[in-house]
Amino acid sequence: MSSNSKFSLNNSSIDPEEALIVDRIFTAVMEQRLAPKTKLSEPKLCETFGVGRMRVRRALLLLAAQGIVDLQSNRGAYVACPTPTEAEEVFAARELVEESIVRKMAASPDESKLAALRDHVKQEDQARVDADRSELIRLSGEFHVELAKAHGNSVLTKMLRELVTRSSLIVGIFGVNRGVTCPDDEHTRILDAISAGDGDAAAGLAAHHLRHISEGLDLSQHRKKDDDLTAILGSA
Amino acid sequence: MSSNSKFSLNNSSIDPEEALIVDRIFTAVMEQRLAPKTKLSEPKLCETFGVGRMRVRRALLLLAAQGIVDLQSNRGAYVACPTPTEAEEVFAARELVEESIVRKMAASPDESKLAALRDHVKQEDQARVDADRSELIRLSGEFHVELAKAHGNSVLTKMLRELVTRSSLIVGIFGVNRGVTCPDDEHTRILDAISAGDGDAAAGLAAHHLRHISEGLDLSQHRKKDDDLTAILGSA
DNA sequence: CAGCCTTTGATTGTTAACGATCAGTGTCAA
DNA sequence: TTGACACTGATCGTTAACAATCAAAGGCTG
Repeated sequence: MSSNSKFSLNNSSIDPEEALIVDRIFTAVMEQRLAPKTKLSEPKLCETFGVGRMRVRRALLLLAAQGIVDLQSNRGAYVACPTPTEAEEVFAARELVEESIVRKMAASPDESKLAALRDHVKQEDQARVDADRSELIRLSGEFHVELAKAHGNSVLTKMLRELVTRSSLIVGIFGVNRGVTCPDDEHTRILDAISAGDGDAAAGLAAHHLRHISEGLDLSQHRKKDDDLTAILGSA
Repeated sequence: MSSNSKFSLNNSSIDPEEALIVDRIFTAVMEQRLAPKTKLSEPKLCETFGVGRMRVRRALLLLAAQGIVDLQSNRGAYVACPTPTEAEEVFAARELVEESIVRKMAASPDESKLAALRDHVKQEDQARVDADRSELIRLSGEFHVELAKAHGNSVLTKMLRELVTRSSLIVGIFGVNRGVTCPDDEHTRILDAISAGDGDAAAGLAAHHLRHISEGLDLSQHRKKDDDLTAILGSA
């Protein structure tokens, strides 16, 4: 049911096995099952995915290029641990991009696509009542990506996916009460504003929504974890 | 004098040699000295940069992740050839991002940073009178990156750099009169609007500027080239 | 007992050789 | 003459072994 994300890296058709590894780690980070500072040792990943070292190595390089993984020379790969500054920049970038996206969407509302988004929100609600933490976190983040996808610009979509994933990392580090991901019905209200063609309201709600998340962060404490690994990446 | 760009890939310190290769190809594409569809064969790049095959390979992968290079299985690496759809998306994304950036900058103008940008425009003028085509193209594109840098968000800056470079590719393919890159004084007018604190005007000028470029494209004809190579990447 | 040094084990980075695939060329037959 | 087929050369993808580096454990000395 999960991971329909189909991580296509450009038109350039990267090897499917490689894309799979990247996607696995990607979603694992998105679902906050891979905590920052977690070591991603090559041998472990090799046996986890049953592939050669080269594939793992290239996947890690791709993840590093997206800021998801931190490659330290002669020391291995670790899940990235964004700095407070980086955290602010990511959320500022999201605010800037998402505000404009929803405003443009409100300028010419497409009801069919909005229906799909409402469906997505329903899945979120379902995960909420099921108390499926991972699923809820993933869906909450993916909503914003789906928003960009509905806007129809794949370049922007890719950018936003990167930003959203990094946000998951940030919330994982600095979040005080990580249980509350996207508070209740804010997503629905954004969709309503778009549907009503009220661009300013939609933009305001989107900005407020992001501020609501970023203000729930305490940019001082860190936490680290380096457990399990092979069990984490096995699911989905 | 050129290539002060210091292509730092995240905080994650990638090998300097590798970054150098990426940066070389990056700027070569930006200056439109590497045409789309140009083959980047591994042996050629190896002897050009005097490094092993692995470095070249990783550099190509990084470039592919940014949409600059197209990796075709068992066929080699080529400078990417964006489709018309991709071209529209890139310019739409730029419009969305740059509009917001200049608007925010106008909200709280920083004269010292604006002075640096005016200095940059002066360099453009100098290159224009010198008829230094490559330098002018590079500076014209880099102006937009500097704009993002002046805004102070490194995440956005990195994104915009990617978009600007892709724009160079697009103009290289679809541009009818490639000589005219950024028409005359539009950059200055944007800076003036920011300095005056007129956000709407600045955003409008930025959008107009980008539309001016994208409307100068003919999204039907293609051209290809596969010449020299080792001479192109030697400079800078 | 504490601190420093050495050693050891594991993990990463690099290189080289091998196998697979593709584009171009030449030949043969219709 | 033209089309298809096989061959060849080169390039790419992969694997495996080697070298370099680092972190932790253990022992030595003050």
